[in-house]
Amino acid sequence: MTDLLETAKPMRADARRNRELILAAARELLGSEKADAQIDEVAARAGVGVGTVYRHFPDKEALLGELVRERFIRFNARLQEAIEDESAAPFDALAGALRRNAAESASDAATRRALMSGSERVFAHAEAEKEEFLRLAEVLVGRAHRAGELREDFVASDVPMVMCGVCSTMGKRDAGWEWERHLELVLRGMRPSG
Amino acid sequence: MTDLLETAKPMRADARRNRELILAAARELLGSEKADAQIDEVAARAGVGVGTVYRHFPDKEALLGELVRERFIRFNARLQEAIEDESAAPFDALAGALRRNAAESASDAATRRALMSGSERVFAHAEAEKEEFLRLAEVLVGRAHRAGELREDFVASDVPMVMCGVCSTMGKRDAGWEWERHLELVLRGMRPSG
DNA sequence: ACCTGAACACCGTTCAAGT
DNA sequence: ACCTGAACACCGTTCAAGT
Repeated sequence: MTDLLETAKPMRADARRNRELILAAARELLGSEKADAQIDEVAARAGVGVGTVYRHFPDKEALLGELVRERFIRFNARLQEAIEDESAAPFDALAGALRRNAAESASDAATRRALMSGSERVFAHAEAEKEEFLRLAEVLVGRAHRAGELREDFVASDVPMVMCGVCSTMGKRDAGWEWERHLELVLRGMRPSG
Repeated sequence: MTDLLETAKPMRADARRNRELILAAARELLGSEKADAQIDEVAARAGVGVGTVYRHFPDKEALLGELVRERFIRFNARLQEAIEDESAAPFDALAGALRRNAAESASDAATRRALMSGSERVFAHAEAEKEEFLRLAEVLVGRAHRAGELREDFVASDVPMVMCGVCSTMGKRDAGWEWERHLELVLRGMRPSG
């Protein structure tokens, strides 16, 4: 587990620690039950004053945006690994990365909610990482196409689209919604129609 | 377009009219741009006082819940039509209903947001309609299974699951997300793997 | 340089007065 | 019976004072 954040100017040690505590508190609180936790609660759980939360994140959406950004950094790492894995067939490399990314999303309800909020303001924080995601997806999709292993009309931007679809159905096991099956069904649909 | 609401006790004409005005205002405001419109704005657009909104809907989630409930009533009508259509092959009947329901959802951003909110409180308002949806889906899924036209592991509760997935990706054409293609891909994935 | 938390502003909700 | 909108409560955000 390496550092996710490369900040331009190094923060004072206590500030850096507070920042991490705030993000951890947000992930825990927003993840379990309390989808609508207040900033005051996040601050309390992190053991800092509200003002400190606002010093690190200009508003609530910036805080959620950082969760999304860090998630994309991890998504991209999985895609990069798939690109570097020479042993797998192109489609399997792509499918494997999607399975791993889905599994990670499944265990991070807070970020999923932030992703699903659909707020442009939240996503704006992760713009660069989103673009990088598309670049990486392009490589994997291109390879699968050249190998004839992917539906012809499937494009790189369909990768985040179908992943968004699968993530939107996570956390509803009590309704019989099994995202693993959902994902497999989508992967099956991605194969060539021949 | 018949009446969607069968209220037990008929309302006074002005109250009934206000109720419809409020729902229409909510659909318009919450649909376009303003996902976070206040109740005051909804009331203003409907031409009533805030108190009137709260007289008809105990809280904001009840208002959103009613949008969801009405949407499910329409969903169910499409499924019922598919059940009664003897001319189509079982899978095509199911697929046709899903295409029509998706198209209707696509043009109702307000309800989609309410559906996606994932709030249990919002969904509680449409419990009966959700159960009816599952009963109808069961019929169509059962027929398609018996005709050998559906993936063996596909179950009735997968219908709302995949529809939720497709709906979660609507309204993002600027990112290249085409829900029609998403739906076709999912429908393709639903076919038997043989 | 960063932290704190009381104070402020905004929006969901209530309720006393009106028709 | 139903409607109105000022008043209240809650939570996101600010900022003066502290370390």
